[in-house]
Amino acid sequence: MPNASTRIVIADRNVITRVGLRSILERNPGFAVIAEATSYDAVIDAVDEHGPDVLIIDLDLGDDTTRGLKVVEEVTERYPTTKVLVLANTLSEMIVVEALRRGANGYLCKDDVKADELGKGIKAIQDGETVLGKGVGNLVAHSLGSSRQTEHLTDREIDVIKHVAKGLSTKQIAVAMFISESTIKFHLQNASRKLGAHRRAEIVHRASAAGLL
Amino acid sequence: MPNASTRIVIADRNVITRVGLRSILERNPGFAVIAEATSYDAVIDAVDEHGPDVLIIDLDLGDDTTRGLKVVEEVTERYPTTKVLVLANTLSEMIVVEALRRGANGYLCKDDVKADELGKGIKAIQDGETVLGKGVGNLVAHSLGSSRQTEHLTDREIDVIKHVAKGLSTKQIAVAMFISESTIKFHLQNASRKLGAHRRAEIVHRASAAGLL
DNA sequence: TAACGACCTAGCCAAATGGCTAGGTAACGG
DNA sequence: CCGTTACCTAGCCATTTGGCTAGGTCGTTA
Repeated sequence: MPNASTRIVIADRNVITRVGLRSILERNPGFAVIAEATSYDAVIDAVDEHGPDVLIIDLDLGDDTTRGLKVVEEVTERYPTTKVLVLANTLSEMIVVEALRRGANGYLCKDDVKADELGKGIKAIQDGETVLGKGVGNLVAHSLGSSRQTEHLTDREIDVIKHVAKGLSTKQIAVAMFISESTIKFHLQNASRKLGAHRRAEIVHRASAAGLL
Repeated sequence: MPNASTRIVIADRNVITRVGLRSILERNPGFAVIAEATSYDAVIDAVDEHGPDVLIIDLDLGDDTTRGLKVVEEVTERYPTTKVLVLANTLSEMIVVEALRRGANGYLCKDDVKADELGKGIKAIQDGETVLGKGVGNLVAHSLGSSRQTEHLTDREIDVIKHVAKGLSTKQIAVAMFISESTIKFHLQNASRKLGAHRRAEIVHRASAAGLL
């Protein structure tokens, strides 16, 4: 068969989304959904087993939020012929930039995407284009224009922010994490700078919007 | 026809979810999806026009987050025979309790629901049961057990919290909202009490988790 | 080896916040 | 008319925070 179907793997923890995606994609005979995955490990397994043309993935597949980015990186590194299309629930500058930096070929937002855009996007990606959904492009442009480049938070910083989000004071966090108050303040200062925030409340909001908590 | 199909209206801004839901439901010939809506107004119109047996609704259909609850209230008041099943993206004690208080017959979480649970849930709802998804039940129980009953935030309080989330100080918010600093602090004190929070960062986190921002 | 990043600690001070009491108005429903 | 709710304002004071400078270790990488 000279023009075989595009072989697609879907990774999303949500059944409804998986069924919906499959249903939309399979209206076009050029697309074949050959596997579904609902966890980070399953994604790797599925890609290893099927070596799909396209991986459509929701980065949020479990509790460990940053794991999704690592999976994108691993797939694009080990399988250069597999294109990765990120299908996100929410739009966060940091996540978008990180995903693209790690080799994602497209980034669409579930709530914004229209049915026909999915098929077009996949074809465009296979032609080597990078597909950015409505709003995503602006976000990236903004990120490039901004003097502050997107630095990603360290694990430790995220830990501290999680405690802050729970309403703990510096002192309480220090006790909970077995380190000094100074260190808590140090991590928060760094997180503030990286996120462009000036108050704890804003740090929490941005981290929350970025899906880091 | 003695045992006609259950007539269902789906309200969700996300195409993928709508297609997925329709696809899952229509595997069972007893269910017929007769309309889809993607905005609050469209939900009311669709219910007015079709008077469905069941309305499956995602409360988050637009920028005005609390509008979803009002829609539930309106539908259950005006059409007592129409059952309402809320299908949420996230799980928030306040939203769950408020939705049930306003007449919702069920509350499921998209990420947790399994394909077969949807059909079972709808049938149960039609039998007069109240269907609560995995985790939702515990949340409600917790809410009942808690001395603090779930009070909902006023519009003004949410306004203030949104400014806090942007990292503004009390003084800056006062200027932005044309009211005194005292009033800002007053609203935040009330919001703290209602949310059970003790720090601005926690207020923002809870409000954010509740989808209020 | 040197440089780097992530991590940890200390102290300072002005500013912001949390928690409190104690008032006020306007609108709405019983 | 009265109670309730949302909304607005004022002041007090202890605590927390933001923003800063100035150090340190450890492991990896160039």
